[in-house]
Amino acid sequence: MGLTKTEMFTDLQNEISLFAKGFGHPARVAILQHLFKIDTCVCGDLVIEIGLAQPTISQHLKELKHLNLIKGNVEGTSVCYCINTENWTKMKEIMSQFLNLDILKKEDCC
Amino acid sequence: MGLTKTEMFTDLQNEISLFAKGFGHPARVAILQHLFKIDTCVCGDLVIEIGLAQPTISQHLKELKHLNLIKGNVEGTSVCYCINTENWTKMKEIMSQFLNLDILKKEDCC
DNA sequence: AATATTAATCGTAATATTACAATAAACAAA
DNA sequence: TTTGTTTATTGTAATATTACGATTAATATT
Repeated sequence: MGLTKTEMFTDLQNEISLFAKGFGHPARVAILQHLFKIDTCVCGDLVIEIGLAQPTISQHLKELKHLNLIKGNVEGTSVCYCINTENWTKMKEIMSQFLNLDILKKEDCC
Repeated sequence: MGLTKTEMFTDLQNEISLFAKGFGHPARVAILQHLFKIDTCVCGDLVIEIGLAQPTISQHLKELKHLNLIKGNVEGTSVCYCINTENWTKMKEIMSQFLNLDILKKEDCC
């Protein structure tokens, strides 16, 4: 146990939950907000900005990269991260469709 | 460790991540989708619909109730659950604002 | 080459999540 | 009152997540 039974759910349900899990930590929310705010690419100053240890930030960045929400570009000894706009849009469409399930409903039934 | 350092983040960042965590499991996504689909209130047949054990579903429902995304009405021996539309709307606004951070950006910077 | 800088990886401890069997609680029906 | 039905709670095992020190890898600088 402790293991999510993904095989019981549709691809869409699993996809939604994976994206949501990506946003399921305030540090990752903060990282993404900062990458949006800083218009040019931002590098390892995320560690200073967020305030968690460097390996921790690196781990969070890895998760966001794995979800294809950010890209990393090596520049000398530092790495420059930024939002993957294209994939962000795709993610947003999937999440929006789920979040907008309420637009058909008029009022609560109980 | 293993403990999220919520005090390092803003209320909004924590709120976004808590809602996201709520959607961070396919069973909870499936439950919410089903509650939207079944226009009238739905009761314990969620157990049959989803396919997980009754205590597991009860646990997921508890989390969604705690996030104020669903309501539960006792009807005799069974309990009738449904979406809390008002709070869903509030949640959607918070999440949408975050997801729409890309609308200002034109292209990737790296 | 030796040293410094930056980020990733490894290892590991602490905590959280997921799942379910067993049980309890609350009510309906007989 | 006894029995059945439905849902919540408790307890617990398995797995996942979070955080960070220590180390490694890769490149820059001297």
